[in-house]
Amino acid sequence: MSDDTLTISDRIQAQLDDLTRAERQLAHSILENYPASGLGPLSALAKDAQVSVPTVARMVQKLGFSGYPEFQLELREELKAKVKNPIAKHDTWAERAPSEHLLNRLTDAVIDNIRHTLGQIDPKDFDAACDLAADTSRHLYIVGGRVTHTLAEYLFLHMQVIRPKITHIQSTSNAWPHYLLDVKEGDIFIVFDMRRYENNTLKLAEMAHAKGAKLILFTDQWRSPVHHLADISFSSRIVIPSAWDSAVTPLLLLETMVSTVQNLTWGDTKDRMEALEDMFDQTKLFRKFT
Amino acid sequence: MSDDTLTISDRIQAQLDDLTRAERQLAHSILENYPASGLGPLSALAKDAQVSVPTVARMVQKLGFSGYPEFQLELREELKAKVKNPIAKHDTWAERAPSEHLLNRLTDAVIDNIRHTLGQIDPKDFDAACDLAADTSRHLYIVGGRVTHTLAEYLFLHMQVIRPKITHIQSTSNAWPHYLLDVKEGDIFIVFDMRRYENNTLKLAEMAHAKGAKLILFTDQWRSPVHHLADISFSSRIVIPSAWDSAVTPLLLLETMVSTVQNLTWGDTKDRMEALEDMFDQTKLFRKFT
DNA sequence: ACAAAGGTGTTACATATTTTTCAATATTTT
DNA sequence: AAAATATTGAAAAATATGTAACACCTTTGT
Repeated sequence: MSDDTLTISDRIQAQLDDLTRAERQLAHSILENYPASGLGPLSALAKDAQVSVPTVARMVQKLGFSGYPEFQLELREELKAKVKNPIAKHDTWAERAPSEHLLNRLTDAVIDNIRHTLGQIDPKDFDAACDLAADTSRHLYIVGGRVTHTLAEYLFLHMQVIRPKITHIQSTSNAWPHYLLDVKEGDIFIVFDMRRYENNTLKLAEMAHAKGAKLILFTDQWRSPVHHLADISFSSRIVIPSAWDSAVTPLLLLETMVSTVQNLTWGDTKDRMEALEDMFDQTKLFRKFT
Repeated sequence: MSDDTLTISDRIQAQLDDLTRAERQLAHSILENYPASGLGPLSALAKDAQVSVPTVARMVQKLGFSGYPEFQLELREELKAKVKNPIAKHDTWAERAPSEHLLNRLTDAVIDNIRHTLGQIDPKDFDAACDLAADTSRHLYIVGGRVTHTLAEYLFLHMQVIRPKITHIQSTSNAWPHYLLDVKEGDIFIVFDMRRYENNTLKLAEMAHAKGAKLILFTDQWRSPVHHLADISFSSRIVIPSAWDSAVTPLLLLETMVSTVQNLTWGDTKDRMEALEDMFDQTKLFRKFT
């Protein structure tokens, strides 16, 4: 590296606030696949970032270079140094932290969990579950427990936009028996139950099962007792080097399910989403996204 | 990437015997600090290898490229691909599903998001944020928006066990101004704001800031406007091939923070956790974990 | 609502870079 | 050893690239 140990990536990030809209857009494009994109011709970079050519020229000057060639020169120097440096065997995620840092250790564990979990999932099951969740002729109930209700609600919030006839039940609430009154045969329950498994959730699942509802279960690798009642279950690995379990893998499955269901019901969803957009615009809850 | 998986470096070494004296000299110069030297101007490379300019042009054509620019283009593509694969290359995640299956595509994107995000995080910032969150002399407020309140609550549920003096505020609720009455200088706000950024969250952050509270922000790569007020911010990449954004990366950061804070306050947490266990056992809410 | 300032993009120009041409030198073959 | 062939480098031509000046648009403050 050159005189100072600051990489160009660092400098861009540090200055990110002093940059204008187009320049920020460009900055993200440079960081997107760093440093490769900065090593091409200026015009290619500009096109890639969808900004004009002079914007690129101006920004590199703002970063303290006399011009684009000098900017590229330093990028190449950086690259040389990185390749040469034996430490730069970046098998570490947070590159600036030692590999023993929790950021790296937990990320390792989480990736490992994802790999294990996905490796054991049968895509047929997954697709079948998504088909069920996309079926608007059935009412969809989403059930979570003490901790897992956050996952349940995350799923609920998205599904709410995608389809009608949907209810979020918290198994720890006293009110859940009331919800079961209306359950009809063929309705769907998406149940979350991770250790420590909750009695309420099990009872709720039993009653739903008795009423002829289909059960889709998200659980952990040891499987909640609800598993015996479930039509389809997904078990995620959730252990990380922490006193707590990780919800990352189940969340990934959820997001994939949301995306899949969305694709299955695109015709209807589109209208629903546009309607929602309008409502948000009217309530001025949100800032315009620029 | 090109059709064949051969890198330029491989191709050069394979052809090394068919090259002439000057070309071999040049080849070694390219391989010397690969790929940086090949990414500069042709003339610089020629001078560096002490060969003439046309020699470079000729050899590049011998390698099968139409010209020097095309050669550089492929070098950059190679670099992009290399940077992208720190772990687990082409093995698909859900092995039983084709690589185009959403399970695999979304997982790829999520892993990529994690890598990008972690790579840009300064561990000093992260540790500083954890230190703040572990400081029980300050009250800790956790603030989420319409969707992000699920993340906020996830954090809250865990922190609640780890430390006292903690409050979860939903910025979309009408009640939030009341919470601010009790805020004292030095109190901590952990704020979640992802696109679309919410006006309420911004206002809440402004008021908290005005009261002298410390702000820790979890946002996306484009950064919520709250960023300007925040003492520490973490920007996660959240884009996935879906109509929705991914919360996986921020969740990973959260879990790491929980674990870190837990370690920092272990002496106290231990007692709190045991007390909690007792309470759970008494209420019989949970099944024994076997 | 208007004016001023700052930001952005289009065009044109100067410069740098690559390619081609051609002559000189080295290498191989007979 | 001489001729033929292949290799190399210098210089010129062609192309691509970066920079500067100008004009339009958007935003900000009065």
